[in-house]
Amino acid sequence: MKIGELARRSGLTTHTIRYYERIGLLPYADRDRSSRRDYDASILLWIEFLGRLKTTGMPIREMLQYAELRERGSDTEPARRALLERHRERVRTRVDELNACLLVLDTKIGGYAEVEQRMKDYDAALPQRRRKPVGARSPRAR
Amino acid sequence: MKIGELARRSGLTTHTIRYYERIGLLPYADRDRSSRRDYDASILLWIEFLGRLKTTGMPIREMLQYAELRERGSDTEPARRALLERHRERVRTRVDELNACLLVLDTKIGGYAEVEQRMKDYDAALPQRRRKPVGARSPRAR
DNA sequence: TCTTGACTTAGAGTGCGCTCGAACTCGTAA
DNA sequence: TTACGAGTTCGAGCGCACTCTAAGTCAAGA
Repeated sequence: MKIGELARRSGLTTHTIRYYERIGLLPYADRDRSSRRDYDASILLWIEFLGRLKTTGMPIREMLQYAELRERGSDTEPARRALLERHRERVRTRVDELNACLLVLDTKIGGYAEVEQRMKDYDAALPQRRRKPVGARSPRAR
Repeated sequence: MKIGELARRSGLTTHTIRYYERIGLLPYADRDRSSRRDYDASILLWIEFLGRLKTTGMPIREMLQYAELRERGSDTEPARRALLERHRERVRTRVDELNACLLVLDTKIGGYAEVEQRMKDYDAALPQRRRKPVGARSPRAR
């Protein structure tokens, strides 16, 4: 598989693939006789996993640590496990944080909704007045 | 309240507070007669809310939109509500994404745990051998 | 009066993660 | 044979969100 196809299949750009190779996130790819990168399909699994780490906010420098442990063989599995466990803990914390913020957001949005509701009630309670055009408001001091 | 105290109480640095004012995220602060910023405690609530937006990954340019709507008065409340609702949706999506990644992470970690368990079982099944020091492994082809 | 330290401004610098450009090389199809 | 498109390397540039520096001002305490 050439870099273009890998790009299509992985969702990365060719620029990013070369960049990842340069910094060591992707292993140095074999080249064909005209020195073009030629990939094995298995690289897709690795890229996909990197994508998950990225999605969960792992900085590249840490993905790099993981990649290096991987390159060093199965002796490093406990270290890799530890790294992923630390990361998982951070992600869990992050999820909790986001959920807490969602509650605040709900409250805030609820507040705006109430105001809008009171305005609608007010308009409805004055059926003899001409209904205001949507969006129009009385002038109001700042 | 001077900028130093606000920094202490808000968790931002004075640098960041000035930066936020410069870009319009914080309102232009009143200055005392020697042109030092003098804050009202109410600014803390705003900073706290900005913090939530930031925590949930809202880019500054969007916080800026919200801040500008706010400055323009209560006519903009429906727009602010809409902005927050869009954001809430994105945050929910993000939480789902993170939870999905957590599952994958669990699987991966589970895989490493299994390998470690098999190694422990292997050691335990050979009671006549001297127990290996923790961390030691047989040499293994790469 | 002198010193200290918290403040002021404008603007430069930083770290991250890409993203792009320039100049070049190949292999293939018209 | 020539033109095209996909690839190559190296290095510069970018957007974001700060973060820091330099040079100066000012008020209060020793």
